[in-house]
Formats: sequence, structure tokens, C-alpha cells
Amino acid sequence: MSKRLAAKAGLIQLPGTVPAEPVVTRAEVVEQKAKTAPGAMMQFLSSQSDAIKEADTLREQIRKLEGSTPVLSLQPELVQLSKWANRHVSSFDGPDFQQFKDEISASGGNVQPIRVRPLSGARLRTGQDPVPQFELIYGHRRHRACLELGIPVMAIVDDATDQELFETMERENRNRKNLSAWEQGCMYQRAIDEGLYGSQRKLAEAINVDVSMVSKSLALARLPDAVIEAFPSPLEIQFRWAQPLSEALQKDPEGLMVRARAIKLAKKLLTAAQVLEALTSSEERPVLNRSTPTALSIDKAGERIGQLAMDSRGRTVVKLDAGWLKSADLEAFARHLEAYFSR
DNA sequence: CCTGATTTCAGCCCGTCTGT
DNA sequence: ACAGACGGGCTGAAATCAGG
Repeated sequence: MSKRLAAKAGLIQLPGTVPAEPVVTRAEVVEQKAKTAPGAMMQFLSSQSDAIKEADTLREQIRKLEGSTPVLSLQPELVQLSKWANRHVSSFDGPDFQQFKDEISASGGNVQPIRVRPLSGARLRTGQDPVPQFELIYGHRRHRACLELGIPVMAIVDDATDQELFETMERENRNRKNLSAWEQGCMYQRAIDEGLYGSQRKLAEAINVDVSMVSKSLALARLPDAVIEAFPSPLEIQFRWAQPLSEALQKDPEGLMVRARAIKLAKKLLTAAQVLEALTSSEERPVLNRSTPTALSIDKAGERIGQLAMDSRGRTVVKLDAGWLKSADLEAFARHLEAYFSR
């Protein structure tokens, strides 16, 4: 068994790694002297039978290990992001990610493994400073959480080609349904630019996604930075907005950029849907100048945690992102509002 | 110019979410 | 519980591109 395979099987320890649960435990051999010849014979037969049993057990355990995927406990610093990394910085922000970190912390560490592959050309070093030895395939949020918590991350080590890495990563993210249209588009664009796939169609077939979805995602990824930055977060941009935004860009690129920059300066006043409307609407709307915006961003320490909006019937709607207001706090929140209206 | 491959687009369907 | 809105995905047709 090669060193790498042995390490994969968790039988040896790579520098910077912590062995997971011991795979095979040696059976204790208790030596007792027989007092008579028949006794010695019985003991020999019995010990031989134990040895056979132990050998059978070990054989069975080895058989189970064959083809299995071992889990290592790694320092997160040893794992570097893949070149296909598809997460926008805001995926690691906000109450959702904080709650995710809290859950990992509360359960005494990371339980569900991430998937990594050995870095090509990486040298196993015994030095003090951690040098990345693995490339992340999937589990970006989990890896980032462990990094921030300063705890080891459980990882499945897998040898994968660029194409396998890309497809696994893409499939995992799409199955979890937590990758935005724009993030997908950027990932697809990188794959095509790097020559991983010859065409959109080939990419779509490889990842088992409809070619029109790939096209929509790519259209979003090709939008100028100024347009993306006009939105409260690129994660809020929808697939179906690709067509109107691309059309606006083709029709009047100058005008679109001017509108996008203006919206960026005042984006706290607009929801993502309103940004789309403002960007794609040909008529000059006073949307940025009106004194009573339809939605106000609610921020905490510069971070958007919700919004305050007024609907078509003049009702005020407060929407806070999950995690910011627990049910136990509702009473106190209601009293605060009462105090406000009693001024 | 013709043909086949690729990309884009419009319209529809279905599942989920939200408001009543 | 129900209806309407919305988002995501699928299908088929049109437009575009590249090679012979």
C-alpha cells in the first residue's frame, strides 16, 4: 500500500493531520499457562481458534476498508480554496453563517466531512507554518466555519481530475440549492475560459443541467461589475433576470452603467427587484429621488439584516433575516414599537 | 451557399412561498 | 385551506456561427 493510500485509509498520519477514530484495534492477548498436557492442548486449540477468529475479523475489516472513503481530521489551514471556488464573500456573512458556526461549535466540532483532493506538487512538510496540501472540492462554508472557529475539519481525501472536481463541486452545490444564479454563472464562465468544456452545451451535458440554464447563468456572469454592484447582493440576482439585463446592456450600455452607478450610491433604498426595475426600465423614473422609498434597508454594524417596506395598501412590513429576532424577543420588540408610537 | 452545431429566446409547467 | 405570485426548469423554435 502506497504512503498516500495508507494515509487515505487513515492507517498513517500525515503531518498536520489528526487521525480519525482508530480503524483497527489489536485484540488483547492474555497469556495464561496451562497446568496439564490436555489443558495445554485445549489452550492451544482455543488460542488457535481465537487467532483464526481474529484473523477473520481483521480480514473482514480490511475487506470493508477496500474501496471505502476514509475521513481525516485536518487543520483547515492545510486546505486551500479550489480555483473553481464559487462562493461570493457574502456567503460567509450574516446570521445564517453565524448560526451555522454556532451549530458546529455546539456539537463539539465538525461532524459532516468536507471533500478535498491532494494538491498537485504539494510536499508533505513537518515545518511549523501550515502550507496548503489539499484543495477543497466542496464544503466551502464548513471549511470556512472551522477555520474561523480554529478547530480541525473532517475531510474525505479524494484523487480527482479538474473535470471531476468541477462536476462534483457543481453537483454538490446545486443539490443543496444554495448557490445563487450569479455564482453558478461565474463558476461556469471560469470552467469554459479554462477550456474545461468546449461549449455551453458540453458543460450543460456534463453537469446534467439544461443548456438554457447555463446560458442564463453565463449571461448574468458576463454583466459588468457596476451592474452587479448595484444590487444589494449578487446572491439576490435571479436566473430570469438574465434576459432583461442582457437586453438593457445591449440596447444602451452607457445608460445602463450610469443607472447602475447611481443605484449603487443609493442602494440601501432599493430591494433587488427594484434595482432590476430601475436598471431595465427605459423611462426615467424618479425612483432614486423620491422622498419615501418603498423599502429601507435595516442594518446592524454596516451589515444588512432586513428591510422595512410599505406595500401597495400603505401597510408597513418589517422583514428581518432569520436569526436576528427570536420568538422570545417578539414581546419586547412589540413594546418598543408601542413606545415609538406613544411619543 | 449549405449544413450542422451552438446559443438565445419565449412560453409553458410545476413546486414552493405568501397572503387571506 | 385556498388562491395567486414567484422562481426554477423544460421544450421547441429561431437566430447565429463555423466549417466545408
